[in-house]
Amino acid sequence: MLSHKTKYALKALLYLAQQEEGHIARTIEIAEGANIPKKFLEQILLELKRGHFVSSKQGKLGGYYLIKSKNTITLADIHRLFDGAIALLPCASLNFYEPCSDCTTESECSLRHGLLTIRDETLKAMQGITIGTLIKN
Amino acid sequence: MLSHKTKYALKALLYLAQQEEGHIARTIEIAEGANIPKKFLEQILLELKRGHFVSSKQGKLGGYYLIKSKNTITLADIHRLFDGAIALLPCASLNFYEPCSDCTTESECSLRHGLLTIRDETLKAMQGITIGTLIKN
DNA sequence: CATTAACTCTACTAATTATATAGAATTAAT
DNA sequence: ATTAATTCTATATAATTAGTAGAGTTAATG
Repeated sequence: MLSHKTKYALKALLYLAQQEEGHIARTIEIAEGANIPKKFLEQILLELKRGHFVSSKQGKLGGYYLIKSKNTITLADIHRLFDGAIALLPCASLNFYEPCSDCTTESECSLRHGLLTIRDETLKAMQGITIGTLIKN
Repeated sequence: MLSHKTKYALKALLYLAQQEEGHIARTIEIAEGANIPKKFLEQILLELKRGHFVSSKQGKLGGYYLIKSKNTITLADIHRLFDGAIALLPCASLNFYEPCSDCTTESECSLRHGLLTIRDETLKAMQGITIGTLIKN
């Protein structure tokens, strides 16, 4: 399941992607438009900024705006930024790999191979969903 | 990601599936064989029993054994028993459906449609992995 | 029928993570 | 100087996860 943070991030990106070109949206505007707690959204927008999905203008008349095309921001990207690995175990992860502490005695984790399959399929599906496709439906 | 509980459940089932026909495995035996904290495993085995994946024999010489074919126990089944929904949001779930509290104002949740696609693909993949296929690799 | 060794059940604890909230600092427009 | 926005760090609270404790129940065995 997605954390609220990831869900809110997606909704914030959807909001931004639906504004007209050049519009700078204030946090409070996004919060009210997408029904997200404002102070929580502040943190989320900062993380989206550090992740290079949005940028901001400071000071009065400041706010946030997309800096990537809505068709290139995938569900996989946002999941990884906020919820981390897409794989079901760290040992099956591409971007967040860690060996299992409880599998060292076996030659290899008995679950890993099957979970690699799942990861590949899920990742492919998640890379097929973008902010753009979410808006279209 | 899978919780430890789900991971341990899978490892316990793998252990049981690899015993010879008719063998009854004690909790301590499974715990040591699969490197799972024993008291935690007790709870997990009880849940697997309530889920009708295993059965038990009580008293001295008692223990646990599989009551479903290893090829019919899927990753999706075990995920649902311990970690719940496979979908990324409750509103996109088949078995754990709940409406989103923060989407009531919109005609429908803007994320739901895309997440239904993900759920379908992930579910199909997870139904393709069984205890049997995990043993084979 | 007492002993032993197993599962069963409920409650509890500890640690971690998720979900925020508070408030001061910084930035920039007017 | 004022106003209104982002930025940053710390804190608070709640929920979940992970694991432990211990008493109760069941059944084999001598």
